[in-house]
Amino acid sequence: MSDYLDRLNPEQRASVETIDGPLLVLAGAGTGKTRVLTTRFAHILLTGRARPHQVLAVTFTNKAAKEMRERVADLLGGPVEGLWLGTFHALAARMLRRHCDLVGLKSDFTILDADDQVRLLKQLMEARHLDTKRWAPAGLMGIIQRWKDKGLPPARIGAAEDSDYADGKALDLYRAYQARLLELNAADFGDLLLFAAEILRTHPEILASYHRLFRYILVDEYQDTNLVQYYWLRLLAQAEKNICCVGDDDQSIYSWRGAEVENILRFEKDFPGAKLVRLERNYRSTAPILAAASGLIAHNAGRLGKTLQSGKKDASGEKLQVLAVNDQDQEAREVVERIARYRNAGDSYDQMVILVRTGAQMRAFEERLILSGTPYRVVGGARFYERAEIRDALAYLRILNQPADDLAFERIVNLPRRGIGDGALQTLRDGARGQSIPLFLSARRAVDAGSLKGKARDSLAKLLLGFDRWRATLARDGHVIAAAEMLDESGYMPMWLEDKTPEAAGRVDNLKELVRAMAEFESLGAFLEHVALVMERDAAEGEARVSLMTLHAAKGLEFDIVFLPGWEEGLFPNQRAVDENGNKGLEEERRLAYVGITRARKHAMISYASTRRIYGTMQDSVPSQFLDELPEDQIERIGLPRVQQRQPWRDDFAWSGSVAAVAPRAPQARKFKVGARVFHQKFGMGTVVGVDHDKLDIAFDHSDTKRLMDRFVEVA
DNA sequence: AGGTTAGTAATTTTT
DNA sequence: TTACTAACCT
Repeated sequence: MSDYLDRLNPEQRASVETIDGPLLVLAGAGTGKTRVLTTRFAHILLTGRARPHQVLAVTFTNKAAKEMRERVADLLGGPVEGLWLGTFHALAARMLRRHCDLVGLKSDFTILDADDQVRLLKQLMEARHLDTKRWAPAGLMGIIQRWKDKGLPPARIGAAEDSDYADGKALDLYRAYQARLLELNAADFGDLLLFAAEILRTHPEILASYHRLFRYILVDEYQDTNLVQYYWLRLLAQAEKNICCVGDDDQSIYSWRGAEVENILRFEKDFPGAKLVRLERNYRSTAPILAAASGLIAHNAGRLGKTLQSGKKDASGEKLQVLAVNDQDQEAREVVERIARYRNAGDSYDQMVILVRTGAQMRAFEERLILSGTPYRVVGGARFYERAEIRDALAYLRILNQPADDLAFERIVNLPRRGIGDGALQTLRDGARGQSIPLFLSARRAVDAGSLKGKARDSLAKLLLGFDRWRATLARDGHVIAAAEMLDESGYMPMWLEDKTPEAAGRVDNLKELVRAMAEFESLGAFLEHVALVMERDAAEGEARVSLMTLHAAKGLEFDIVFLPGWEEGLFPNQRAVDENGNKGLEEERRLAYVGITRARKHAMISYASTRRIYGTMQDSVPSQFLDELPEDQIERIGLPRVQQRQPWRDDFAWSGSVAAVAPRAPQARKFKVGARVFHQKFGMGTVVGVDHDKLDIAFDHSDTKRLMDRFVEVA
């Protein structure tokens, strides 16, 4: 009965058996965090302390939720129904659908994705005649998201939180954006949490009903929670206080998405009497890898403090290699050569990964991998449901589900080309705004009233008739048949079938896959909900491949062999992260480095180049300060060009000795003042006429005044 | 209405 | 370097 407890080490066991009251489990990388969470869940059920639906279990990713669900099922001997187990967003959406009338939404509200959000906001900005080149809609969207991350609806934003972005119109646009979402019966990701928390905050009787329901709360990756998620949890936990949060402050790498490490650092204050357990026995990596990672992360201040110990019987292993190369092409060549060597020695490609700081680094590796015929996969990047053809097809489906979905309507009304251009669309928009009706209805009236003519009228009439027909098919034959019929008759699928470009065939396959996937859902609404919240792509199994991904995407994964290229000042730690957030930014970069190293089970190789091509121009680079922070006795420096030639075109920098042995520090913090003379690669000499954080307004001698990032110019 | 070209800027992205 | 967008021709 309790043999599942015997498989745990003492700390893990304490984490599982400390059931009542608040508990924080600080789980270092590779210390069995998921095992603790799932065992604790099962333990609560098996000891009869709660029924399955009385436990709230929250994760960040669908993948983590899925894994927890499966492992709990394993422990219990079969799948369990009625669990409140899912991502923050999925669980908040589930709550919100129950109480949506309280915030002015209907229960079939649409969940917008990032692309829809920005398009909508851009429309609102254009309606206010804001220059969307100067004020990027995506930038303003970021500000709105941060507000939502903090649990602030427009009404609760005071002067302290307000932004001067977009000529001080940010708050006004936030208000307009929220109003427009309600008109569209839509919510964005941030709203799910924001509204869920607001409802709990302002309706004590609803909050009390959840207090009666949830006896235990489990939270994964607590270091990544933002403020609104924290409020939501705290409200739900304030009655029973049986909340268990698992996390690792050293792996907090999403502050730029609104995550607040402070949430985990503050846990014991928030929940008086909280117990704390540290999981420090690592079962993943060799001793040198652990020692190197620990040595690096020790340079961060303000940690809860944790030292990874090896929990493996034989943790001996080789030192981390630190490779110096001349440029990114050589770096890619060296890495891919080593991949081949490991493979020849019997390692599987599946167990090798290249972890980069930025997407731009991937190209060099991809080229080299292709050239050498090494199978690889890029993890992350464009997901299935983010592909253009899938989003187009989904727009059709959304209109079928909810004709008032104006964003979807705009996306596909002229796709494939139907001769409905900007002029015709503007007529429809004017009609919709004038009569306060959705675009779809406005289109119908425009056709009937003859306010459009010619080709636009004819093809729009045909499209509207089509939707009537497809809706009838939906009612009669179900969503799968209706979808197939719609994609075909609307001309969307034929458009790709006739397309002769190389990627068209893949798009057709994706569309077929989409229709196939719909069969697993009861209704069109259920399918669309899944797509909005559970944007997971089925991991294509099959041939073993090397993985290529960003460091962020690697969190939670592990590999035998890990390559960590691009450890250069400016790139990693990333200049922008440091510019924007100072020492906090630098510490987050260091945590990212820590995450990278701790992904490795057996081998890790870090590399850096003395020259790198950035935006087409060659730039000298300096080894990352993180290299100096690695314990020297745990690393082996290889491949160094003993004497680095002094670059003749850079007089201001003299190499002292070998690149690898002496790591020069990064220069000066960038400080520009109004009036400073600066040089830009492309625009030449200019004078600074305005400073806004890291952005400078520069009057160029031979061009206009432009707004540029300060790191693209240098002091003249 | 739609394809072409020139200008411009440039992290990370769990949901 | 590339990717994206807005202005520009047909």
